[in-house]
Amino acid sequence: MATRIPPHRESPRKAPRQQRSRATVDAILEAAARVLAKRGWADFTTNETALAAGVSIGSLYQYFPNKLALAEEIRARHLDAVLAAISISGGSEATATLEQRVAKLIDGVVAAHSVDQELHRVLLDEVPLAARSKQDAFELDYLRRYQAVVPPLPGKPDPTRDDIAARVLSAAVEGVIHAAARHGELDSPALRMELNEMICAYLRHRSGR
Amino acid sequence: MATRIPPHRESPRKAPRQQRSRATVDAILEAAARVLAKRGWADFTTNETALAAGVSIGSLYQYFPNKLALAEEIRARHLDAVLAAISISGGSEATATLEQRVAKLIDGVVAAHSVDQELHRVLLDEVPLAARSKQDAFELDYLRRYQAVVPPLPGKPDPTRDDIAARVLSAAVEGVIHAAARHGELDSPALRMELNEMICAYLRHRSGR
DNA sequence: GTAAAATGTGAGCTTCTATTCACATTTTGA
DNA sequence: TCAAAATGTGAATAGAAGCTCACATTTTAC
Repeated sequence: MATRIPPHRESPRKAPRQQRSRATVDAILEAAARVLAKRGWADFTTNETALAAGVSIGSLYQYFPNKLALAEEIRARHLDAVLAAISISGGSEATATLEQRVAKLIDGVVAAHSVDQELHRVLLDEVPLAARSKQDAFELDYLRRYQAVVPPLPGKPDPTRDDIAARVLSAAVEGVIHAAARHGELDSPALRMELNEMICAYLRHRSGR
Repeated sequence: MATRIPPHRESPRKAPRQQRSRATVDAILEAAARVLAKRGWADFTTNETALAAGVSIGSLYQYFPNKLALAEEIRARHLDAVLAAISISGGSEATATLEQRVAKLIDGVVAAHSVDQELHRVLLDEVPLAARSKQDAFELDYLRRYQAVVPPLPGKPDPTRDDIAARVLSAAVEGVIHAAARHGELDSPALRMELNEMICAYLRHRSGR
């Protein structure tokens, strides 16, 4: 016999305890990511997600209090994947030339945007973000990648200006990569090379020619 | 007595002929822009728009076949405003230094993004675009602004590379400005200066130091 | 073996919203 | 003056989608 007292209703939904339910949650998240990428946030429905996951709508709401929470979990997972993709291109770069280090950075960012491109676009452009904290932590982590290639200005140390430079660089690269992704030109070597030149020219200029 | 045959139903809705109806259409568009900026595309409703405009929902559908058409008309008007904002900073720049010309360009782009910032964000990030043509025409026009500051490469003329450079530049500037807008730092002089340096370093490098 | 907990189900309730339509009011033109 | 065209109205319709809940099935723990 089943429980008499309603087991649900808690707002932070129950965490899966058995293997079976963990698989259910995974199936839901994977299906949700597919549906979200395919339909976009506006046409992303929990019913279609449950159907695609092969579970009932009730099961979905057992683990996710609402549609947005589902999308946010997807975003959290995706941001981890993005950081991982970027981090692969990090490593022992002390000896390489500036061009090579920048090329690695660009490769990393391109790779990060190649992980489920359409999902990436929808998550960034369409899904509203309720919880700032996770996003902020990500951006901080992300920024470090750029700070690593920005040399400190010669003369008096000025961490504030160095920080601004890293943010300008980050935003500029993001802008170029996003535009390229929109036009399906993420793989264009010419574009990548031009971006590389811009960055190197900037960084060289910064370190006093 | 009123018309017996239903006067509506045409998909490209009737154009307003009298002064009265032109005022109605304007009121609808202005209210729609306010509501869209306030609520975002997902919560943008025709009923709230009609209410805010002080007209009945029926009047709204007299001039706009559906919600998207309304948003697209708003976008079209907004893009015109953006181009106008950028164009103001154009003019006789043949004599000015590179820094000054770039500063003008940046001022223009910042001004363009200051025209109803939130509406701008929603239109670009959230509202789906059905009609490419208008958007494409805008982007072409927009790109010209950048081509004007990109000097041709020394040596053999290479319009393709010059074009790529303009697009990289455009996307980079857009990226920086958008990021700044998101963080409420559109007016930061330090950021503007850093962006200016990046662009100038790039352009100088391109024209052979 | 068995009771309790965990998990799964899906019909249907509720809310919301785009859009229509039959009709009323105002303006135009002759 | 007055009929036709233009314009304005808002209750009503239709359909979609988020989410609940009463209950069924499976697993766990003893």
